[in-house]
Amino acid sequence: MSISMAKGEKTKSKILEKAASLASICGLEDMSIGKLAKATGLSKSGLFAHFNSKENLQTQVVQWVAEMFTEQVMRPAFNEPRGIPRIRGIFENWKDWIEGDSLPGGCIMIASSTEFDDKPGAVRDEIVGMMSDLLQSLTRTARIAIEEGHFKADSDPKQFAFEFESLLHGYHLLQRLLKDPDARKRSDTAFERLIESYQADLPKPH
Amino acid sequence: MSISMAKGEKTKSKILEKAASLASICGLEDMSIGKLAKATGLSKSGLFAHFNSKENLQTQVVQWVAEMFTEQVMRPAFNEPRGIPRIRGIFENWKDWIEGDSLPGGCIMIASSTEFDDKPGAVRDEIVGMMSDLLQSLTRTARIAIEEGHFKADSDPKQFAFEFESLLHGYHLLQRLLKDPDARKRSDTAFERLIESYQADLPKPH
DNA sequence: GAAAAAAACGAACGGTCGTGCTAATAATCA
DNA sequence: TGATTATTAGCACGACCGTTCGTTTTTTTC
Repeated sequence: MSISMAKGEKTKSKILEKAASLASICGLEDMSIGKLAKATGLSKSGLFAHFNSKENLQTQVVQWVAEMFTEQVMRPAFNEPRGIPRIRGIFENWKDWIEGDSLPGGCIMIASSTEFDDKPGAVRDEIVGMMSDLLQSLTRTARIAIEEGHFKADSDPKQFAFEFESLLHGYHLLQRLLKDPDARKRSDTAFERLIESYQADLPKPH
Repeated sequence: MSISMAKGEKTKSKILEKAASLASICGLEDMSIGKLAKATGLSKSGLFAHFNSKENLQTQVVQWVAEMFTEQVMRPAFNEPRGIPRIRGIFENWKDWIEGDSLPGGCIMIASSTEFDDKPGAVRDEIVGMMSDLLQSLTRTARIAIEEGHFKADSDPKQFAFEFESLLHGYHLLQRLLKDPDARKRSDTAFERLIESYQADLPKPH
C-alpha cells in the first residue's frame, strides 16, 4: 500500500517528459494543462490529479529538466579527466543539449530563467535553485582545473563559471533565435579564448 | 483628415509605454489585452481598436522597445569617442538598462529572444530583426575600434560582438534572476578581460 | 456653431484557462 | 476471487482570453 510506487509514477514520468518537451517550445507558463493532456492522451482532470496545481506541475517539470541536464550534460563530462578536458566536455555536451537533441525547444533552463525572473513564487524559487547549483558545479569544475595546474593558481573559479555560462547563453541566442550557421564556430572560438586566458603559463613542453 | 495624426497617436504611445513595462515583467505572450487595458485605464475594446490583433500589438511593442533601447543605450554612447570608449559606453548603458531603470522587468530584448525563439510568426520575425540589427551595430562599433587602432588589426569584429552580447546575457542572469550582489563586478571583470584580449599591443606610450 | 471623422465604450461571442467534484475503471491485496 | 485502493474520465464552474459589433462620446474640420 505504501511501498508500491507503481503505475502512477510511471505515467507521471511520461507526463513530465512530454511536459518538458512542450514547455521547451512554448514556455512553462504557456504550457497549459489542456495542451499537455492532449499531447499525452490523458484527460485534463486525469492529468491534473497527478499534480494538484499548475504551479506544482511547473515546479516538477523544472526538477525533471534539471535531472535530465545533469544526466546528459554534466555526468558524461565527469568521465573526462579532471581539469580542462572535463570543462571542455561540459561545453560540448551543453551545446548539443541547446541544439535540441533532448528537448525540441532548446534549453529550458536558459529560457525559464528569463521567463520567471520577475515572477515570484515556487517555480521561480526552483529555477533559482537549479541555476545556483549549476553555477556552483561549474565553479567546482574550475576549481579542480586550478588544483590540476591547468588554470593559473590565482584564477577566480566563480568568475570563470560566470563567463562560461554567459557564453552558452550567447550560443543559445545565435543558435536558436538567429539560426546563425556560424553559431558553433563563434562559441568555440570564444571558448578557446576563455580557456587560454585562464590557462596556466608554461604549457607542458612538447 | 489625413495629415492629422493627433490624439490617436498620443494614446497609442501611452499604451505602448505601459505595454513595454508590463511585457518586461510578465512576457510578451502573457501580457493580455485585458491587463493592459486595466493598466492604462482604457476599455479592452477601446485599446484593441488601436492595434487590430494581439500579434500586431506585440510587434509594435517590440519596435517601441527597440527604439527605446537605441535611444537610451546606443545613442548616448555615440557621444563617446570612437573606439574603446564608445564600446565601454554601450556596456555601461546596457547594464543600467538591464537593471531596470527604464523597464521594470529588465531587458525585454533578451527575455523575448528566448520566449519567441520557437514561436514562428510576425513577432518572432520582428525580434530576429531587432537582435540582428543590434549585433550589427556592435560589430560596426568593434570595426571602428580596429580602425582607431584600439583593437588588433586582425580582430574579428563579429566575434567581438558575439562575446560582448554573451556577457550582457550573463549579467542579465546574475542580476535579474539570481540577484547576485556581485553581478556588476563579475561582468565588469569579464568585460575588461574581453577588451584586453582584443586590444592592440603597445598601448600608446605614457 | 453644425457636420464629419476619430476614438473609446459596453456587451457579447466562442474558447480555453485552472480547478473542483463524482463516477467509472484499473491495479493491487486479502 | 472479492474487497480495497489507486488511477483515470466526465462534467461543470467561474474567470479570463482575443475578437467583433453597434453605440456613444470626443475630437477635428468647415
